[in-house]
Formats: sequence, C-alpha cells, structure tokens
Amino acid sequence: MSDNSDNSDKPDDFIRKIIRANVAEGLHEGRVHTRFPPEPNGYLQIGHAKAICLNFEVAQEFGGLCNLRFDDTNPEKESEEFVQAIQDDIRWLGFEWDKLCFSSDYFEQLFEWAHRLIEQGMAYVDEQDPDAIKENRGSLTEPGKDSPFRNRPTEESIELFNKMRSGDFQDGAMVLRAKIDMTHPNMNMRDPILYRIKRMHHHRVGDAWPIYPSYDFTHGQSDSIEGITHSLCSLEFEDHRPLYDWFIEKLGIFPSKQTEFSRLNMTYTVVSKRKLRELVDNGLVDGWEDPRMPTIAGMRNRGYPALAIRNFCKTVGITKVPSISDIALLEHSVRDVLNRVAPRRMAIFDPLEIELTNWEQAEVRDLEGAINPEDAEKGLRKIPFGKTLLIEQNDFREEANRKFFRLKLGGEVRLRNAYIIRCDSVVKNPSGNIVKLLCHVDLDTLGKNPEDRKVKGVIHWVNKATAVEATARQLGRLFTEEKPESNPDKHFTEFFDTDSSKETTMLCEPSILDLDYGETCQFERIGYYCRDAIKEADTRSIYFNQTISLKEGSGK
RNA sequence: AGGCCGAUGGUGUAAUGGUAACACUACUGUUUUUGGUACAGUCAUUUGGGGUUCGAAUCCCUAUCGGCCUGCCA
Repeated sequence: MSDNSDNSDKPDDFIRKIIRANVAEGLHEGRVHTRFPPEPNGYLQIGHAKAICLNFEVAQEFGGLCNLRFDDTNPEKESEEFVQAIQDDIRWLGFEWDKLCFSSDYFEQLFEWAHRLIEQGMAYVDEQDPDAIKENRGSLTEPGKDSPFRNRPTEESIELFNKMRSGDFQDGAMVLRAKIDMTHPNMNMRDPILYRIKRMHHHRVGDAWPIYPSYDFTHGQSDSIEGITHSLCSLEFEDHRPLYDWFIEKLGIFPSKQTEFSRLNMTYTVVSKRKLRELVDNGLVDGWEDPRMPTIAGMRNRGYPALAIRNFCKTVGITKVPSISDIALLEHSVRDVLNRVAPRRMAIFDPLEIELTNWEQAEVRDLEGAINPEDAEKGLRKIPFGKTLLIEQNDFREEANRKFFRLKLGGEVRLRNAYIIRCDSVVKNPSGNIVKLLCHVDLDTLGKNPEDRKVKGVIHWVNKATAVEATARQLGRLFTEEKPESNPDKHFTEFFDTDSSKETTMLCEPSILDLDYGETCQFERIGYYCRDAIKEADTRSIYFNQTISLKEGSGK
C-alpha cells in the first residue's frame, strides 16, 4: 500500500519515467548512474541548481550513484577558483557526490581513441585555416564542402597528430577532425573538430598538453568511462546526441544514453553565464556572489535557504518545454521556508518617537516574545521595554479612516509582544512636523486582550534607550523588465535596475546581536534579513541584506 | 530557408483514449498580538483547422507560433 500524501510529493517527470522503464527492462542490470558535469568557468546559478537536483535526486531515488565531473577541456576560461566554488555550492545545496572526476583525467584515453579513429580512417588532420573551415562548413541550407586534406593518407594524419601532441606547431595551425559527412543536415556531423592546438597552461594538467580535445569529443566519452547510464543535459545538446552516439558506436564503448530537458529561465533576471559575467565585468554588481545575482552563492548571501531552492526546483519540474518561470515562484518558496524557520526580531526603519506618559522614567522591563510563533519549541527572547519607544512613522496618522488599523490620534493599537497603547497627543516642532507622540499604556493588556473593547491593529516597536543601530541593504530585482533579454532593440543591461541595492540604517532590538552570520531573521511586519559577515567587517556596522519582503496584504 | 525539438489558464507543472488536476500570482472572504501565516472561494472547454473513435489535451494530417543549430566555446 502506498501513502497518497507522500506520493503526490514525489516528482514524476518524463525523465524519471524513462529511467523507471529502463530499470524495469533490466538495462545495465538496473543500475542508475548520473553525473553533474559543469565547466569550471564561472559560478553556478539557479539553472544549475535544477540540473543538480535532478541528477542527485534521481540517483538517490533509484539507489544509484551521482558523480561530480568537471568538463575542463578549455584552459583558456577555466580556473581552480571555480572548481572550488562549485564544490562549495553543491554541498551547500545539500548534495554530496560519489566520485569527483575531471575530464582532464581522461586526456590520455581520449588521445588514444583519437588515434584509433584516425587508424580506422574516421578522422584526419586538417590544415585549413579557421576561415576556410568556417567557409567550407556550409550553412543551414547549403551543404559543406570536403576539406582538401580530408582524404590524406592515414599515416600522414597519424604523424601530424603526434607532432601536434609533441608541440611542434603553433596554435591554430591544424586540427583533428572526424570524417563523417560534410553534407549532413545536422551541422554537428559535418566533420566536427576533435582536437585543437592550444599551447596553454591548464589548471590541473599543467603544461603536459599543447593540444586539447573539444567538448564534443570529451563529454560523451567521459560519461562512458564513468559508466554513466543516464546522461541528463539541457536542450541545446539535442543536436549533439547523434555525434555522441557515433563516437560510442565507432569506439565500441559503454553506451551512456543522453536525455535532454529544458533549462530554467526566470523573469526579472538573466541566467546565462555569459550575461551574468557581463554584469560582473561591467561593475553593475559586486561580483558573482552579489546577493542580487541568481547564482547559488548570491542567493546564499541573500539568505535564501538551500531548502527553498530545492523546493523551487521541484515545483518548476522537468520538461522539454522552453519556459520562463515567474520569479514569484522562487520568492514564494523562500518565504515558505523562512516563515517556518526564521527567528523573529523587531526593527524600526523610519523612527517616530513615542513617550508613555504613565510609565516610570527609569523603569526598563524585559518583556518576552516568541522566537518563532510557528514553532513554539524555539522558545522566547527578551525584549526591553521602557518609557520612550520608537515606532514606524507610517504606522501613525493624525487622521485616518476605518480601513487604517494602526495608530491614530485618540486611537488604540497593540504593540507587538507588549501592551496596548492609546495616542493622546501629538507634539510638533515649529515647522509643523511631528516629533513625538504622547501615549497612554494600558498595563492590563500584556499577554491578554481587554474584554470591553477590540483593538485590531498591531505594530512593531523598539525601546529607544536600548536600540542597536544597524545597516540594512534593501535589495530588489536585477531588472526593471520582466524579460530583459527579449527586446530586440535594447541590450539587456539597459534594463538593469540601478535602484536594486540601497543601504539604509535601522534601529533594532538588542537581540539581533545573537544572530549568527549568514542567519536569516524576520523583522516582524517588514521582511526577512540575512546577517552578512563580510559587509560587517567592511562597514564596521551590524549589517543585514534584505532577503525578501513579507508579502503585502491590502491596506498597507 | 534546411534539420531537430516543442505547444495545456497571467506563470510553472499534472492528466498517457473515459470528460481538465495541483502550485504560484491576482482578487474575495474567515481567523489572527505580524495588514504575515493558516483556511475558504473566484479566474482555462488544452494554439487554429481537419481526421480516426462511442469517446481525444492525449493518436494521425495540416497550418501557425516558439526554441536550438553555421566557435579551433561548453
């Protein structure tokens, strides 16, 4: 008997259906082995999170394994920094790989396979220059033309290829190409390049290789070497599958099976590595880890919980439909998790002083408030309360209609976690601005409601004498347009929201100092904020990044 | 234009030949010491047109729309 409520929670996309069928028919003895194969040339972003969740969770669900493999075939763009950051991000997301692999570990094997293809007359060294290769590739509608070197003797290709390897030639002098079909309608089959000369230091193999295999000649075979049963990747590699299958067949190696799914796009942001890099390089953001960035590191700094990201990936699901997910879906997952786990605090962003006329001047009393009202086990925190308090300016109006639930002159309001107060008079300066409110506190309303009347409004507050000043970085979305990339006349950076990051000071209850670095709390009635260790060191101020505002209901 | 892939509400997904389900958003209410949360309600005859069938979101044909592909990037 299966439990329904549990069942409805389990993702069941077309890829899992394929895998289940494969297991049922005994493919590879029912073994399931996946991998997450990033190139270490940038930071992981939300789209990678989708691929990470898919690969690692599928392996878990089918009792299989999942490798982390760096496809590091282009030393020009790759670095150890990214290798490290990517591992940190995956672990932070909550996953651990079975084997840590590098395609560069397979360079020797790949070289041998290339040799084999040459010997079998299925690859050749092409000495055309890059322009000629491009020219002869043809176009989408026209077939390509054979290279004049295409039918050179096998021995000649072998000799040249060996010399390429020993570093006898300059970059770009020649390439190794597969001999498939220059008229093939699929461009990837028009004698794709297998090896190119790049006399460049590689972050792992050092200077051992003056030639590097292309991604196409590396990726599929790396899967084969690792015994990957299900090679899951994004849609743009659909056209490459015939080529990978060609290598598998010609080389007679383990038949990993590729299945493609659509990559994740989101409104009000960009996710392509190239575009994120552009934001970083143009100084529009403070690097890959800027809390506005949809990178894993950025979201971590912003206070998004890993669980929220995993939940979000579950809700967008896995399909082949190119789609743009509403960022509100992600934000909902973030609020949903945070509401359950974030400790509560109170902070005033725009202070208005109130004086309690019937409270002893010297008396400061510690009141108590729930750390998290959704989770009583979290316990209580102490909140000092005294004669002079601070509330938000917009929580007070001299006159207001019935729809306004907060404090008005002559009206009552509940101070969160404290007493009900009544505003008796407004003190103004000579220019007519409100400087202070004189209020009466009903001492019989702590932890209970009066029986003779109903007070609907609740506002947050901070005791002035014990308030701790802190900096809040208010964070918005990266772009002002829902789809910054879809305007044919404008570059996406033109829609960058220059107001997306603003610093402001706030006054908080003292217990904010108990918050850990990286911990996200909820400032009640305001939103979620994450304490930032690096910024605190920089600014020498208690520092919080805004994670996300609370949802705003009607009226406020 | 040639090849490949795809099309279900404003958004993301589900329904695999039996009469459109779930989540988000928005809007309405109820509860509430957070105008939050929770709870309840409202919002689509499945891109158009043909066909097969007792019956089609599902199968077939066709049109339209969208994505990807002409790096010695991945």
